[in-house]
Amino acid sequence: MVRWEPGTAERLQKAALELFATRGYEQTTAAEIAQAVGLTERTFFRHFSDKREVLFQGQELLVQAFLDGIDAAPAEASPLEIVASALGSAASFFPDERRPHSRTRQSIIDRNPGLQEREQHKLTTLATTVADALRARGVDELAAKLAAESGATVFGIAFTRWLREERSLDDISADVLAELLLLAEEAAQALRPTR
Amino acid sequence: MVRWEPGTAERLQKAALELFATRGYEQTTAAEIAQAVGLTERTFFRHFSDKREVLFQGQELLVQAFLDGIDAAPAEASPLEIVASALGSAASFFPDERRPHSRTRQSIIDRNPGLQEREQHKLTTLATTVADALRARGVDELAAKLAAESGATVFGIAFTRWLREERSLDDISADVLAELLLLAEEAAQALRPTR
DNA sequence: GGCATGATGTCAGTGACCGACGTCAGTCGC
DNA sequence: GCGACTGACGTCGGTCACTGACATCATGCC
Repeated sequence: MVRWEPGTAERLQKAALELFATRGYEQTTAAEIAQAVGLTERTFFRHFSDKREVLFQGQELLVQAFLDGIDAAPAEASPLEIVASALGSAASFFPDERRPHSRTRQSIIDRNPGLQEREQHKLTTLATTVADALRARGVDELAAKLAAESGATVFGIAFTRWLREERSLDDISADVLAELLLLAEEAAQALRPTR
Repeated sequence: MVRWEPGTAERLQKAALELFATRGYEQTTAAEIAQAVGLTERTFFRHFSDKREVLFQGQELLVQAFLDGIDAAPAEASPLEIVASALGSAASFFPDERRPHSRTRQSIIDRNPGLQEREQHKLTTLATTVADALRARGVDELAAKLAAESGATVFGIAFTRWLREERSLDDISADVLAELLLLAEEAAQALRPTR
């Protein structure tokens, strides 16, 4: 017999999601979440630096998926090709079965500005990590930042669509990235001769 | 003789910046900022919805600059061309004289994760607004989002460089955008034939 | 002169978050 | 098999961001 049930953080996250979904984020107290699993508010904040973090902790795995995708890219790949590989790897992190869960989670975030801020911050952190990985492969700093941020943008837009449509995230990501390349080519043709 | 000095919000912002710069953001209380200009904490929160907002209020003008740049773009311009125009307009919002002020402000933000979150949120809001404006000009939704986010990315990177280098923001923005287009072309050549 | 107005002050409260300290079941060295 | 140690938790007290309700009072309009 163990003294404490394992997976405390996970149980807190599950309870939080349910409470947020029914009562609303702001109407739910950190102490209430803790009580729901038989713990104290203080313990809640030992597992999550923030009340918001209860909805975001665990994204290191997504970041790792991006990093794995980068590693999987061939050595001669251009920055955006590497990013494309990372996007593919990240897509496998969201199989279609996960859609319902992601939807309720997202609906909570969409209703609270503070949570949206955190979500965007995580995306930016992701972009920074990706940029670092690109630079480690020898990509120039500016190119690394641009490619990484573009990847984050594509991922963000694709993820939003994945929640609505029924297609796979991988397909959607590819389409969104292709559209970005199209836009850029179009602009390059118009902007370059002007110089 | 007026009962209250005008420009209350501005005075609060100035006092806040000084206190944050010397004492640090977290070590400065909203009540202290208010006291510094002879007001009450309650009044502070009547002018700013947030403690953080004291550093960000006023950015509607930057958004407006982007919007003006969009309006100034010719009707036949492609989405990213319109964005380029918006970037040019936004650049004039940051003349070189403003660099010192921007630098101290940014150093405060860079030292506090919460402020970084807010900054990124503002950038995203800007991108959303730009995307709406693009759509109002008839740009397809996906293209509008991508172009707007790319613009925000370019602006963010260019702004960071502008704080360090001594070149004009306009020049830097143009360079960063050009690099993005280069990256995209490079990737398009590699990715497209693969299909 | 009286009255509406708007910016402010006062007060009392809630909830997020933190530091310090105590508790206690399991683990490890001997 | 005992005592020191550790790690996850509880308790307590406090700070500070933020809010609603209500009072105040110069200004300007009628």
